[in-house]
Amino acid sequence: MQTAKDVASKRKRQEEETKKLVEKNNSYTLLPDDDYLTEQTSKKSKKSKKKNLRKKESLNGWESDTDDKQSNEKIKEESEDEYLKEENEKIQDIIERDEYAKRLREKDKARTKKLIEDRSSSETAKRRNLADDSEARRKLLPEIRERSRQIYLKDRTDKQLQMLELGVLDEDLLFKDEKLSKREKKELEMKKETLRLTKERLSLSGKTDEYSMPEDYITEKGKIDKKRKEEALFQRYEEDRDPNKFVTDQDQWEQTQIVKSQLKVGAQDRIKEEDYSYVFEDHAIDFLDWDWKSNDKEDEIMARIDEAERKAKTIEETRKSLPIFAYREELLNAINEYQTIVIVGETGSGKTTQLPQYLFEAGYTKGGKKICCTQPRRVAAMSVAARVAEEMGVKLGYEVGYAIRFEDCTSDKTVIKYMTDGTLLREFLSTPLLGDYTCLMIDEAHERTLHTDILFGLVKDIARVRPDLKLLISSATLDAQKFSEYFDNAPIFNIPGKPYPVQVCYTKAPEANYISAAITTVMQLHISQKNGDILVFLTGQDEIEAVQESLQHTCRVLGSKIRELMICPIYANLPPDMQSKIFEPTPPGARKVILATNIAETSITIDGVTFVIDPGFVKQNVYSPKTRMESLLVVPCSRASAVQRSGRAGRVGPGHCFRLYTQHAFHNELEENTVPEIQRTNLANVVLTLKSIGIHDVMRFEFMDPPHEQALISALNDLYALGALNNNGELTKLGRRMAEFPLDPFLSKSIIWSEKYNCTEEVISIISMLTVQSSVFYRPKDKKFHADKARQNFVRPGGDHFTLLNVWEQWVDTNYSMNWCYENFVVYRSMSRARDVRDQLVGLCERAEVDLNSNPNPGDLVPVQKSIVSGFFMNAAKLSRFGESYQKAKYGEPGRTIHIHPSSSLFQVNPKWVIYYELVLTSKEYMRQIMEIKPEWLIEAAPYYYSKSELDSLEGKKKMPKNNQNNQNNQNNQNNQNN
DNA sequence: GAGCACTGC
Repeated sequence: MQTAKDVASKRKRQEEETKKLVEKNNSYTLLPDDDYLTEQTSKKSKKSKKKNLRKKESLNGWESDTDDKQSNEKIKEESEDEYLKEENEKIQDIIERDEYAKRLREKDKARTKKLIEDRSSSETAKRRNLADDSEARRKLLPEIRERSRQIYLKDRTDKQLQMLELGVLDEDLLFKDEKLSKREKKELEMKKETLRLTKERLSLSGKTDEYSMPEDYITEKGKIDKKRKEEALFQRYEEDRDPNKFVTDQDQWEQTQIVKSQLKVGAQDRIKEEDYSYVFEDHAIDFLDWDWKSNDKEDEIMARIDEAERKAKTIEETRKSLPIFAYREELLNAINEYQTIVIVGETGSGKTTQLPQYLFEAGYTKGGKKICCTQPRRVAAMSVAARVAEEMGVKLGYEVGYAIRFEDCTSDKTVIKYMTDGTLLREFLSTPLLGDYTCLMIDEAHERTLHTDILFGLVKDIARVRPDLKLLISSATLDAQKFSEYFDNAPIFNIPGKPYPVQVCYTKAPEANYISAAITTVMQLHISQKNGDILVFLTGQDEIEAVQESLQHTCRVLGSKIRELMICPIYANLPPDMQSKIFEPTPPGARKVILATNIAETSITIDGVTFVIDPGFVKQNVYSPKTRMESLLVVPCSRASAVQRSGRAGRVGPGHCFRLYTQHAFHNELEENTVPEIQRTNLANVVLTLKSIGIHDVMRFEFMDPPHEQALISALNDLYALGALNNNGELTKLGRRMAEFPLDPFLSKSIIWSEKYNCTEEVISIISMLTVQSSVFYRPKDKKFHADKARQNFVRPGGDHFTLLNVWEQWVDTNYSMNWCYENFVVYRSMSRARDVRDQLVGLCERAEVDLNSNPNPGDLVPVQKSIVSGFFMNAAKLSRFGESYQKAKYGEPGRTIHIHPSSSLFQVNPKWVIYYELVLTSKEYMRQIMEIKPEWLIEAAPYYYSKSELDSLEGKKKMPKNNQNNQNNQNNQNNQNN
């Protein structure tokens, strides 16, 4: 593999050579820099080379067979001309590409680091801008007027109401003894009535029938509003028992059932509590080494006291009390001696917060250099940075900062920088050697996220050219040896943590139904154990809702005979206020049961959990490069994952974990580790990123666990078909521009081509909405009808893309209103996210030199449709003869039967030709986000991919010649040169 | 007439 530096210098040399070549204009030698250009990246490029050779061979053969030398010469000349033309175009593209790269570098240089100065609140900044910008002032004026008018009106209402109230009081007081005339009496009554009605109306507002999500503590920019968050966290959740509330039949029926179940007739009342504790005895699940009667939990209380004491310590004392502190000198010595070390430490050992500080104290940031620490999650990067800033006594964003997508909270003073792994990956694009950093710490390496895995390869590579760079790979125990081997036997450093012991219990026999087994175990625990919350791992929203219902039902049946059970569901799509319920303290005497997805395995930690119930399953997304289809399947989780889950029971004291499978199954049926993400995802974007960083031979990139060859080849094929790579597997100018966007290559190509059709504004709106597509429409169980109706109102002809565009445009027209979202069953959080994505894309368009144009004739859908087709032409499908299902045109497995997802606006509309955004396997093979197209557009977008005869034969017009079937492999990649 | 685990750029 070549280093970025090599590539850069080679590129420069090559640039000069190509210029010379163009001047010569008719040489057969491609480019003199042989090892750069002949480096073959894909089988595809090999094939195309071979194809050229074969052409020549056959020409020669023909020559010897016939005497018609003249025509032979002519053909030869023609083919040579064509060959020359192709080569020239390729050279031209390479020149353009390099010029573009140069411009980008200049842009990067010009982009000065943010200065700390302008960190004042946005309000003051706005005001300051207003002071010296009359244009902005004029623009903002109507908004300000509108707001002040609203404030005025509200004030007036309040005042009038007050007056009215005082008036009524006065009259009551002053004239209570006097006899009033009939008219006077009536007047007073009317006043009283008005007052009552007004008050009632005011108290009603905010309790309307439409659903409303309580305040999100994450502000529009993704920042956490501390005050609002505290409110959300510490507010006790109360169910709204307003009798006026919208109630479904189901709710009413349930209410009556509850009342009925509480009715006690005759002697029933005499049943004593103990009798109930045996209810589950018959169906109790047997666990090894566990007796349901044992329930002493005194040490847990001691542990809580410990915890409280720890919290009371000062920052300095806390830092010194962390397990890592004892190893400070040893660690620094090791880092000094070795370039790479692997650090193993349990959570709570303090490695994430302390190590960067130690490095800082040891002087690794002298000369304006930085220390970088990556995290797999945004929240982690933000909160750890805040913690470290506090410990160092500096303001967040100054010496200690963080960088995540949409938010760069660093400055030129920053020396310790926390960031998400994806952000560091993007930094490789502009500075391939990461010259600003002296130390890189890759934290939570054991999670093996897609980005972490790519970082491993890149970081290992640049460490060879930068002996001064220190690498710290930090992980939980499991994989340490593997990491060490990968990094050329780097030393392993162990930091013991102090987790509490967790007793693990297996079932004696396999459980047929893990859902009911989980429910039974929860109730058993609730009845037999004194204290401690319960955490249950389930696979998805459906299961969580089912278990929740069942538990509620059981509790109702048992009524007051058992203690209160507080049931808290948690999954990523749950509205934020419902999520915060899990952090509320458990009321005395009650017990909390948390029903969680995998989110509780890594992303969220809940204190107070002493019992974990693990059925041993996960829902996992798997991508098949062969069929180009994703499927979301429930599979057994890995041993590593099971260990991680059980660890969640020992955070505040000794705990217990109940695995709903046998010990034998644990050792023999579960995989050791979860398959790393890189082996089960579409790699098109990964390959594009690597290519643009300068990693030419992706097939030989040092992945820790290499993805399947087929997956890489498919990705290369897709990029080639899109025109991002040329015959030699090199990045084209189009490819280089595409890499600027943090999007799937299909999407970035659509953006770049939309410039040609003058509709970039519309296309980036659609694409921003597509990135949040799955969660735009809110559909609560009990208001399906209303939600579907609201959704139906957004439907526009042309397909789902235009429906999404319509939602976006209407939302913009309401000035990004939150209320509008609530009224229309649209998820505000998703819309804000789409807005963030869109803002970022607008910025990147400028960088990638894409002009932002708006469709001059909004009624004309064709330009937008053609832009989308330019990126998604591979995802075309044609209505089958019987008009029920569709057939794939070409991509993946041509002719395969697929269906329109029932949530699509084109469901049962069945246009003849469609393209889809994604293909997912659930109960059937469904296309999601579908747009109507004309087959001619496919040829227009990719003439080298589709032939007229091919499409005709799909239409049933002509029979397809047999030898055309595989012409995907001999396509002529003309479109590269057009961009 | 069907369902979307979790991240991240």
